Amino acid sequence: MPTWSSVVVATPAHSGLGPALSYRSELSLAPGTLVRVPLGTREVLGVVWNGPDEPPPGLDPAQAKSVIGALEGLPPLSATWQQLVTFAARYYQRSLGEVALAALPPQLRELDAVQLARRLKRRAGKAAPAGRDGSAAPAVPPSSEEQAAVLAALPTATEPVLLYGATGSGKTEVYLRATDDALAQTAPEGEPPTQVLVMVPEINLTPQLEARFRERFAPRYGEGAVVSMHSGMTPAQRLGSWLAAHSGQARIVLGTRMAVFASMPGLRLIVVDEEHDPSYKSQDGARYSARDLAVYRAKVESEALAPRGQRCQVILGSATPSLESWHAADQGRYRRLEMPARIGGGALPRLRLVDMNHQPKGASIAPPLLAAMEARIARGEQCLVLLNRRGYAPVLSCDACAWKSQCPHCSAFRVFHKLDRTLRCHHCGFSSRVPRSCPDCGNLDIAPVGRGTEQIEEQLAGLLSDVKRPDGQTARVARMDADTTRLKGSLEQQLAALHSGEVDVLVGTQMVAKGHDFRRITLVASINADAALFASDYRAPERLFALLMQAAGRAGRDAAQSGASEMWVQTWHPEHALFASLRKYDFPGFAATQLAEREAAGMPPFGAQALLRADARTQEAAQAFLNAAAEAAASLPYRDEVTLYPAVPLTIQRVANVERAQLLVESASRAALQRFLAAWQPLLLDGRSVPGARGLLRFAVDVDPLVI
DNA sequence: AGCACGCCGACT
DNA sequence: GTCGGCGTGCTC
Repeated sequence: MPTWSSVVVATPAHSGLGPALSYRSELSLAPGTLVRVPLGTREVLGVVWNGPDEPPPGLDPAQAKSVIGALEGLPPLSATWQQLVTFAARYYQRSLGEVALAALPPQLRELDAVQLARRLKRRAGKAAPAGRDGSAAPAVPPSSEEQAAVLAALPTATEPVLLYGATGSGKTEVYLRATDDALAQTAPEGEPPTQVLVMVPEINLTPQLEARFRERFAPRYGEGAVVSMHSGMTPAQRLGSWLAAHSGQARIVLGTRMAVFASMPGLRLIVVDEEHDPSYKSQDGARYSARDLAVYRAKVESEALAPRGQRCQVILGSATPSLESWHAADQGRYRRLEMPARIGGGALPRLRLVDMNHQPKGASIAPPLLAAMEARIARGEQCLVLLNRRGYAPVLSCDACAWKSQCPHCSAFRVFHKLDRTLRCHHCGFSSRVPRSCPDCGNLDIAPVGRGTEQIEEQLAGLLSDVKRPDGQTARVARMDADTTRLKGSLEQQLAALHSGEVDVLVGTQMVAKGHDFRRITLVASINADAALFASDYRAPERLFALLMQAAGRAGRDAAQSGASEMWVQTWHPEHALFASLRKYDFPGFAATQLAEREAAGMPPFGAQALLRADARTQEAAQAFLNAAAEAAASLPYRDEVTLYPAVPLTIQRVANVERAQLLVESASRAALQRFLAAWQPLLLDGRSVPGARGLLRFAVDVDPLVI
């Protein structure tokens, strides 16, 4: 009997369509079924939502089209997956279809029925796990007392767990054992096997994590039991991983933030490693926080599993948790479990603050720091130098006139890259050869201002050129940043060079501070930490503390050397309270001070925020749109529970010839903010026709923005 | 978002 | 005379 199905398709909220479209279908389709439907002149992928429904009242039945067909061989997406998508769409103010379809692998949209069938057949062929008798189980290292205590506490924690563990305390081993326990639970007959989702902030970190999980679990569950999911994979690989997770063949999914939406019908554990990392917040499309969605997902999965006495646990791990999570633990909403000690008893390096007010003018590396590095190299130890700026110099400037290396398309300077003699805009990518002389006045003396990693690498190579390592060779300096790791495999190569001891000093951006295990590094130096302290962003101290703490964790991982390891920080503000906490590696103390400040100012996590952002051809048009939207909101529900601030340009006001402005919305109540934003959304659509906004006008709502 | 339709400038 | 710029409007 013909019936109706409501189907969500990839239409954005501003398309003016409802949350789902109604199609006729021959058979009644279960919610979550993947279908192909006609849309305009196209044929698109959709997901059946809410099962068969009535023909929509406002729709002319003659207009209605029919579902083309279901994707054969794919079980429907689970009810909890649909709940997750529904929540994310509502919370982050996007359309259902946009979130739902973005959560599916792009190739699923393109494959026709025949190709899909072929793929599924191929999967089924290699489904059988390898050795599964357990005899090949790898040697599992004995757990430390702290690890054992945490593992014993996990089953008793019904709330989300905040695993607060020092760098090197062995959090990964806890994840592995928790995974082991979760997978050991047996799913009821006929149901998908139990699964675990592990998230990391960066693609770079997935290979080494995958290696550890594979080593531990492949012998028991088969090679196909561990899959990765991140944007660096080819479309075919992504589809493969998604299908493996969806079918239950993959027992463990490792991935970046996008993996939070993976279809995992047997999900029993979610791990969010380095949960404080800003990469978990998506910056385009639906601006979701994968960490927050992970917590939500664990909750709905647990509710669904409760009738049979099972649940899905979530573990957020970090050495420097986000203040949001820390506060939740303070309040008892999360369970805090601690592992303060480093494995093997190694101590964190001693902090050496260098007061730059008392150093020779213009020295980018203070003499005492240089001397310390020389001594380390002479002993055969390695140093790590952190500077959060790629390129040779952030600006090129004319000595004679006012010319600077301004980007013609952005309100930012182009960065001088000496190696390829280019000026490159780090915002829009615009690049050109460095001019021989000033383009404005012809003066030949155009000079770099400020320092980037290229320059520090060059300077250090010069300064250390007569320093000998114990084997008599000259000290070698290398650089690692987004420029040197662009090519596939180059990151691995550089890490290998470091491990083999080829390199004595590694200069790099924050990417080197994250996760990688550098055994022989005994000195870490941050040479321009103040850049973060000066930022107007209220989260800057939190991020700097996390970065320095993480960097400190790179030093002295070998207990034998850790006693002597040091972390140097060059600053013009040695009296800053952050350094007092850092000296003792006192994260709880630092967090308490920060939270007190946030509470006094009504900032997150004590108040809720959202941004309305607008892009337009002119700054006036962008701001006019925002301010008009604010006025139009006057009589909306919950208007008196939110504060709307005037529209302001973004810090980098123009990028690629698009002017950007934003308007901050604040409320003491998250719920009130949510309801206000929901009511505001339709007005924003109407408001795009403000006078003067000829051409391009885009807007986006960012709920819980990281940067304001 | 796609994609079509539709109306004005530089090319075979 | 056409190719193609992107403005406007529609998608069950």
